[in-house]
Amino acid sequence: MTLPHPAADQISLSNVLAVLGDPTRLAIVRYLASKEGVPLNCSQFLDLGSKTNLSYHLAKLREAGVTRTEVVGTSRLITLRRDDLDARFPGLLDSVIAAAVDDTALPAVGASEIDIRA
Amino acid sequence: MTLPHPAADQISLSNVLAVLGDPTRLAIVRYLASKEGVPLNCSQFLDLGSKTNLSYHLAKLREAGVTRTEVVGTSRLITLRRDDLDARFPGLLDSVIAAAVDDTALPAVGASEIDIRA
DNA sequence: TCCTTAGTTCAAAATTCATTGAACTATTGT
DNA sequence: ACAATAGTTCAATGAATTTTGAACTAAGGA
Repeated sequence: MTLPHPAADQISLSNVLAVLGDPTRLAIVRYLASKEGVPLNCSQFLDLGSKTNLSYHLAKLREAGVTRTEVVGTSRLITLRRDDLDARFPGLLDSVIAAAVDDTALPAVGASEIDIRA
Repeated sequence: MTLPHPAADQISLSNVLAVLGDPTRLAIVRYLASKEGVPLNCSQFLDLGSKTNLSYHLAKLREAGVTRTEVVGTSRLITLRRDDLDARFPGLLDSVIAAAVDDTALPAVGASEIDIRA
């Protein structure tokens, strides 16, 4: 079972920008970038919204071609679609991620973690 | 008389992306970039929409910090706010413009021009 | 002064978007 | 087979966005 993804040449610039223009989705992308190489499942983003709401935002990211979602058993492994984005819009993803990294206004994943050393 | 612009450090990444995520506004930015250095007034964008509609989109761009609008007599001279954007989000504007340049799906300014040599 | 040009503001309508809870599917473990 | 887990789908709601036309302001030229 595989989920629908746009072909690389169907990825639209304005759609990508629009999708990244939402703080929750930008925070998702930032977190994906911070763990690049490690596929993440939906529940790792629960700090950013309800399960239902994340399902919505993750679908938007996938449909815009920003992420790839692989179905593995009962979970979905989500990765940045860096190869295709870099080929199509060189430098865009990197500059967005670099800017997002030091954006304190963005919601953060793991914000509710407790420092065990406290 | 001057119009309200956000301070450079108030320019928000997700807001800039959201604003650029609209095809009309992206086309405006692409055209501004193609004439960079030359300040344009609103009427030069009339190919992209009605006067009222352009006023709306140009205000969005200005309020997001993407453009600067200078009031000169009865017209507004619009320029890309490249200095501040580059300082705040290095590489972002360039990669967006580069991608927009060869985006055939975007509406074009000057699309209705007649080739006099025909 | 009067007319024109450039652009804004306003209110209304149409659309799209984000968020929620309840119900659902599908897979895994016991 | 049963229960639990992971995530989706649906319908509803509210909020934000886009678009339009009519009325407006302000500056410039005749």
